[in-house]
Amino acid sequence: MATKESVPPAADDTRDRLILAAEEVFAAKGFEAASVRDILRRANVKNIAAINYYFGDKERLYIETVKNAHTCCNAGIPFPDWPAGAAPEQKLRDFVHTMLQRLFQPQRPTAFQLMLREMAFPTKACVEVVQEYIRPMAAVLAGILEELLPGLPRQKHFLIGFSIVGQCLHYRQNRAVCSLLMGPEIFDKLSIDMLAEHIAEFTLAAIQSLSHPKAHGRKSVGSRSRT
Amino acid sequence: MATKESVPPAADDTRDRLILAAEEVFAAKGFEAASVRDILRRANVKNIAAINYYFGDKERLYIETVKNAHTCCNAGIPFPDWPAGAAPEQKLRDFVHTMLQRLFQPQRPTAFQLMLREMAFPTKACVEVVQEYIRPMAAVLAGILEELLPGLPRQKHFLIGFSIVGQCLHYRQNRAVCSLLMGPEIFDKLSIDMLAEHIAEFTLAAIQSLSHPKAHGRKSVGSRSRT
DNA sequence: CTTGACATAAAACAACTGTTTGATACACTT
DNA sequence: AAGTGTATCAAACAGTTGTTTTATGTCAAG
Repeated sequence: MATKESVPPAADDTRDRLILAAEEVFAAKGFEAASVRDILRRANVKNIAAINYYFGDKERLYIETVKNAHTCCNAGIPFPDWPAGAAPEQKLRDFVHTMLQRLFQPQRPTAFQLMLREMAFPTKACVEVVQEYIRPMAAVLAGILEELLPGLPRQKHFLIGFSIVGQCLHYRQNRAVCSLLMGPEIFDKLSIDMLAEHIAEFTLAAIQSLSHPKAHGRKSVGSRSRT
Repeated sequence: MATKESVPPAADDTRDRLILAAEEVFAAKGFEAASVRDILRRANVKNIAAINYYFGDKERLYIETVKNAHTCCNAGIPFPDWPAGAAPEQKLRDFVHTMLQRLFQPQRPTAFQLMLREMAFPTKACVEVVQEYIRPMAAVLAGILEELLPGLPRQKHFLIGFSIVGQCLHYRQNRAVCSLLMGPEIFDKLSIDMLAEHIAEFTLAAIQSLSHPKAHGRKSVGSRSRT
């Protein structure tokens, strides 16, 4: 009985609404704990069969949702396009700052949390997240490290890279623990700028020392080694 | 009609079996996605009402399981009890090595994974995990840092501490991502000793530079700041 | 108008969710 | 011997799970 006004249901309008709603629910509760009826409700879709109609089943919806999420995240906060001769130290500072911004001020928080969940508890969709979202960031960082420490073996670059992103991710992935340890009133006062400065200076200090290898103590050995 | 042989069901034998089985299931699937019937099955308990009988409800079982898990983890891999005059640099190396061992060779893997899950997606039980398991480790690390960098403000000690454990945790919490980035054949070759050496030397290099503040580049400013 | 494709809708599916109930067995004290 | 408290068990509770089925509507092409 609808008049002409009732627009032709905008093609995959409901399909898109489903993906957006699924992003929220999957990000909050994970794949298994999320329920399709909850997703349908949040998408204002009355048709209980809609998910199976558009995506086949719940898992295919999840994968589509993750794919959509990381393309969104990528567009959000780009790295600066440094001028040709930019100092690699400053590039590293900017990298850390950008990374922390992506972690703490993502333009689509639920999309980002979904990716974090995929990193911590990987499913089939994890490979795509790494390929589309993580690897480009890793390439940028690898370039900066190559400038800072030219000629270092590839594996060492990976280790240093992990040291950097590990420092950044910790505040996000173990947010609750950090807050409980420091006390919430102190933790909440930490700003992105403050964290970025600490991590960048900490890292640059390490890199500087490593690039002038002037033995600052006995190496390794690991005292009470067991393998 | 059972003969005398059938031992009196060993008091809370089934109760203990339930907690162990719950540890497995909760660690693997999380609280919501885990099902009590699955737990009962793995515990070889036919009584469907057993969980409600012993623990009241599923959530109380979960909390008991987490409590049990971190007491188990604590006993596992202790820190060395350093002699009085031990060098703080070596203490830090040992700390990192012990931490990585706890991460990658826990004596009760499922118990440990349950705690990792609690850190990443905290529930009511997280506070206890921090209090019983995390805080003691943080105290050890804080003591070492106080020796290495005496007189530094408390907050700075926290930041450096987070930089250290962040590096360690990254390999565990984002294991899949690391493996995909490096390539599994390389990632799997990484040993605890190798990682511990890298992280300890990286950190000591940073600390050494920070303790001799001889300005190694302009500070902070963050190029294209947006708050 | 008819045909066929697309989209929505409601009802029903069997399987599973956490929890409760009532009955039964056993070991203990009175 | 009777009673008490503890433990097990099977059955059933009401509700939710993902998915399928059937029916109804809307649209453009033949």
